[in-house]
Amino acid sequence: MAEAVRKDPVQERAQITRDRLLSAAIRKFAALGYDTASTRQIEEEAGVKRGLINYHFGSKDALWKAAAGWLFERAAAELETVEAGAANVDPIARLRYFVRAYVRFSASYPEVNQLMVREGLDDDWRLDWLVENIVSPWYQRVRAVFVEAERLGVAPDMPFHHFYYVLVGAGALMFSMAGESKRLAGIDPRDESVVSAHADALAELLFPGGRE
Amino acid sequence: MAEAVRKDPVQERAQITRDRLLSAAIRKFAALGYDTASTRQIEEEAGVKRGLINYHFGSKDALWKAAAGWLFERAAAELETVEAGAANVDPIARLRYFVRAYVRFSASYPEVNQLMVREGLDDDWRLDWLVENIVSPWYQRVRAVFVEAERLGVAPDMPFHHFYYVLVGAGALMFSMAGESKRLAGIDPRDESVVSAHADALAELLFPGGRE
DNA sequence: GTCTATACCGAGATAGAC
DNA sequence: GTCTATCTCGGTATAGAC
Repeated sequence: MAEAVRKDPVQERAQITRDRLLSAAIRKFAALGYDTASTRQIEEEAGVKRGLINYHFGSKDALWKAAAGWLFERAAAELETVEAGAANVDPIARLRYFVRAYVRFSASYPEVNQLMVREGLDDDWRLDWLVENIVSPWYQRVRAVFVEAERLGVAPDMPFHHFYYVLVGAGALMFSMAGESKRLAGIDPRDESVVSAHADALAELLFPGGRE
Repeated sequence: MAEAVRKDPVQERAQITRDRLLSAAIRKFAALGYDTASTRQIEEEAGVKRGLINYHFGSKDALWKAAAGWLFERAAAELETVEAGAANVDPIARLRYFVRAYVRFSASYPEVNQLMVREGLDDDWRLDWLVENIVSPWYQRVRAVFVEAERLGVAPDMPFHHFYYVLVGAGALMFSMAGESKRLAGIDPRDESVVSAHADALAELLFPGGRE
């Protein structure tokens, strides 16, 4: 990295091309879905010439995997940082904090959210990739929280698998559906006040007592 | 309708063609999404010759609208029938019944569910159509239930808009994501026992007291 | 009125130019 | 090693056959 300046300017430009393509790919795949987002659109959004996706990544499939990996790497780091903020509070407050952190995270990384929902609907190689690399670890993380809640006697009265989909569905759907929410009620889920209200509401619903 | 038998057999066959196309269109649009589902695939699924979509419906867009209208007409009737089953129980039990009915409905009409989630993500003319024709009436229906819950003093402590997305997200997401659920935990949300457990869990979470 | 052959366009991939 | 002109395929729509 320190020798980037010493690099061949051609190689450097190639690196920029790759980065711009990854970033544009995430935006397009999340906003439009894999099939609807064309490589031509992505190249245009990235501001690079046609054909460069195939040169740098080999195929549209490979670009998707590279872009998804790149996105989730950053997102996972961010989520961990946020969660670390609850180190020194009491155990039950920490559960509520976890729920709020997840809701806030869903709101601030809409691409993560949209990608997960889109591919969760599908049932193909992209779902395989996501489940193996992203969803399974996350599922286990949520399970640990749920087990802790059971130990404390405050877990909602349902099997874990149902809790998982209640949390994810209730916590994230509104932000995936920002357009619908605005059309329905004029409420933009990207507003900070809406995010806060949703986070608090869900935390209180799942682990009551935080508002007393 | 009674004179269908007297009809020109050619016209009768055309009617069959249309019905088969509508049915196939719903399956494909729900399973694959609007863009991924090609008119060729839909015609093949319907078992009709190429070009008949454009003849009978004019365009792929028009087929989508016709198919969506056809689906939701049937679905709305079904949902009303189910809801009518709670006429003679006490008010709070009726709230729980409403939640369970919605969850069961989401599970038994996966096409409705998938279509709503897919198009909710998008932000185009199909979302416009759905919000205007389907989602808005449903939103108002849920609001009436919520207002009734407030009157009874048992509404969850959150503004209605948040309640709406909690209900819909928590109630429906697992069924939209059947493939993910199976890969994650080997649990098939289409199993009757899973549907029941989810319906009960969510009803109890939103309107507690039903299990005492 | 119903259906089918063809047209035309835009997709992703590749072979070849710099 | 990096980029671009070209190819082939599959998409929807239409003009024409029955």
